[in-house]
Amino acid sequence: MNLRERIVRRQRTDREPRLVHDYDAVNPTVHQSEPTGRGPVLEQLLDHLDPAFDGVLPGNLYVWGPKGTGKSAILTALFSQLTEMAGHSQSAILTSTRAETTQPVEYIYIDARTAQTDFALYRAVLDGLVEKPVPKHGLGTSELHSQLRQELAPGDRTVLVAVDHLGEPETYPLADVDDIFAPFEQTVSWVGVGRDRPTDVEVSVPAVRFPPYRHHALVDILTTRVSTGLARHALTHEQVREVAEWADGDAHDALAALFGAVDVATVAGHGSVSPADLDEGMEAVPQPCVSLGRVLALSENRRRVLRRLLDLDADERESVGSAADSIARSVDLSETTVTRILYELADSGITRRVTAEAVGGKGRPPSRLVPQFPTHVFKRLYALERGSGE
DNA sequence: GATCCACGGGAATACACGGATG
DNA sequence: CATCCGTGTATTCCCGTGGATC
Repeated sequence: MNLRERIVRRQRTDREPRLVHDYDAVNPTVHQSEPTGRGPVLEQLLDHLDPAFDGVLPGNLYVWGPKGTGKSAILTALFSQLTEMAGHSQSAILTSTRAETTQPVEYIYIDARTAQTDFALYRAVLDGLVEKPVPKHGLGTSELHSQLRQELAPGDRTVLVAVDHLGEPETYPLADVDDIFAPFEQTVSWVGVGRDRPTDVEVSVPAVRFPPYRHHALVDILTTRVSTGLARHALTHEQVREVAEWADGDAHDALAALFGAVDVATVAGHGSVSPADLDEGMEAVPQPCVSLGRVLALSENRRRVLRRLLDLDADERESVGSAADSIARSVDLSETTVTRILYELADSGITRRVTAEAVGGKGRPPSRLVPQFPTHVFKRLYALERGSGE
């Protein structure tokens, strides 16, 4: 370390409290490679996947449970670990004395939020199967389908595909995924992940349920996260417990609230999270709350519209019309398009329309738009994304 | 030239209300 | 009084178009 680095380091640690080393630690959409507190369900998953460890493709599976129960956390960690281990085991199988050459099962994890069409879904699978990148444009859906047929011809390789976040307003229901993979039945099994109860998904497969976290388990998760990404004295244990209590078993909401609180404290230059900072963090997470991942998966322009919406003052937000008018000014989309986008966002639950009680005015009463996602986290991530300190 | 998909833009429909009509 | 109608606003629906990419 040279002198300059020493000085810079002093400046950082002495002048700014540096509450946050790494926002990812409290980012609800970023998962840990070693998730905690889900031992029993993890065992159930492994039980189901057991045949795969002998090269035999397991059956389809449905994983379900409410938001913030660790479904994505576990599935992403599990699939990346399995992928890694499958890569290593190849050599072991080659040297084995078994007569038949059992190809190891391959693993592909897909987020349905980024695969909302047949094309995108085929593409995601194919991308996981072949070395060279698959183009996003310029070839037809049917062309992709026949390429998949080729890769997944019976007798060759077998694949277990996890498709996360099914059954949301923007994503395929489980039944569609079942249909889409039906032609590849012999070589592909899927693990569908969603929130609906198995009785509501119209596909009968074995299911594994993720129950909400118990209070102490959630506290453990938050404590681990906080200790990896925040300054040691950023939060008291009591504050962590308070957030866990408030979040009622939902790790997503708890992390979003912590994220907001820590950011508020940082911007205000506080040495630790004050009670008011913590309250502000929780207030920026509406109840009920749409998961941040859904919002971040929206197209660029939609996120831009949402971001502007958050900056409007109360009277501009009093009607969809006036909100669209204000937003259209700063967004380079026509007012009609902004209007339509605002209605679509409300329809899918990302915002909520609250109809004004008619007070003598003419015509149908307008409705106010209320965000239903973690607003503070969204703002911060939006700013980080484009590298501004805003 | 082909392809996907986000946008644009406007038409069609729904809703609220007051006043007219039967 | 019950119903219809006109007007004004909000909301939904639909489909062609064009940018980006291969």
